[in-house]
Amino acid sequence: MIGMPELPEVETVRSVIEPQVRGRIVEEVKVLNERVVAYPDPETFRTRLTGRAIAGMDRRGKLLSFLLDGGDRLFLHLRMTGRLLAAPPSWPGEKHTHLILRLSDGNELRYIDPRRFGRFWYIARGEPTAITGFDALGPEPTDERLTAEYLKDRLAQCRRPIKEMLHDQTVIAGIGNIYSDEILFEARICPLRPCETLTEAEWRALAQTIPRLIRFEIEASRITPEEYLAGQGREYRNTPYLKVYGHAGEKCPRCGAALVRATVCGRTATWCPACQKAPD
DNA sequence: CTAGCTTCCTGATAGC
DNA sequence: TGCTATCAGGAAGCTA
Repeated sequence: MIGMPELPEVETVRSVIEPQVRGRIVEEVKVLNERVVAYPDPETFRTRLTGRAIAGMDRRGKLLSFLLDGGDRLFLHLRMTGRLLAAPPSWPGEKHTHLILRLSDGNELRYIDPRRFGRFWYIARGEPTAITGFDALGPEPTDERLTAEYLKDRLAQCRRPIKEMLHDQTVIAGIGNIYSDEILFEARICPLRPCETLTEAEWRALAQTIPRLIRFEIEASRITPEEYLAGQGREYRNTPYLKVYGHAGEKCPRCGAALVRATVCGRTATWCPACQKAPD
């Protein structure tokens, strides 16, 4: 199944939703499923959020944040199947709608999430960010600090497979299983390779590929709010450009060999055995 | 510190 | 056709 939101998709959601919430006041907070509120307790969450004005939206890795008046912030992680939709109240309701914000323009901001892995956090100004790992998040893929030297410093002593380390949000923020496959394909590195075996040239290839690929995906998945709403907030993902993820058994777009699939540290990896040579 | 496993959760799909 | 089993995965939490 394709559709997990990673950084480029979260950025699409941010850019589409932001103009639909900026300047609006949260007039009512309906918590339909308390499980999606991670912090603080649901009642405090509801009380604090009610009446706040939304000044804008931001993103850090895969985390969305709503900037509120007074410097408070509402964070949201979509995890696997979370969806945001800004729509009039007459818009058809959906199963698995867990949270609704009634906005001052008459529209609703709805949070829909079949698997309920996604979470909200309300962090008041000056309050420590009660999101596990937030302070330890690594640089954005497009951050100029993400250099070959940085990657080498962080990973060159590590025996674990490079694919797994690309998912480590303290190394780089925002990469998941889809784009780690795509990045490794572009950089011609087998996902099974222990980090300690990567060459100088391969670290450079990674440092070059990561920002280029993520930038491309962000740009390629630009979409209008109308298109987003027409697809129920679902049809915005950039699957036409994926070269290996979801294409196991098909031909490598570079050399024609059959793409292979295997489980690497509990995740499905897809790669080209000819272009991305396995370790001995 | 790392490695490896489990948990959460439902929809899509494969197999019979 | 209809049932059941398996798989999908981000991140936390646990054990050794």
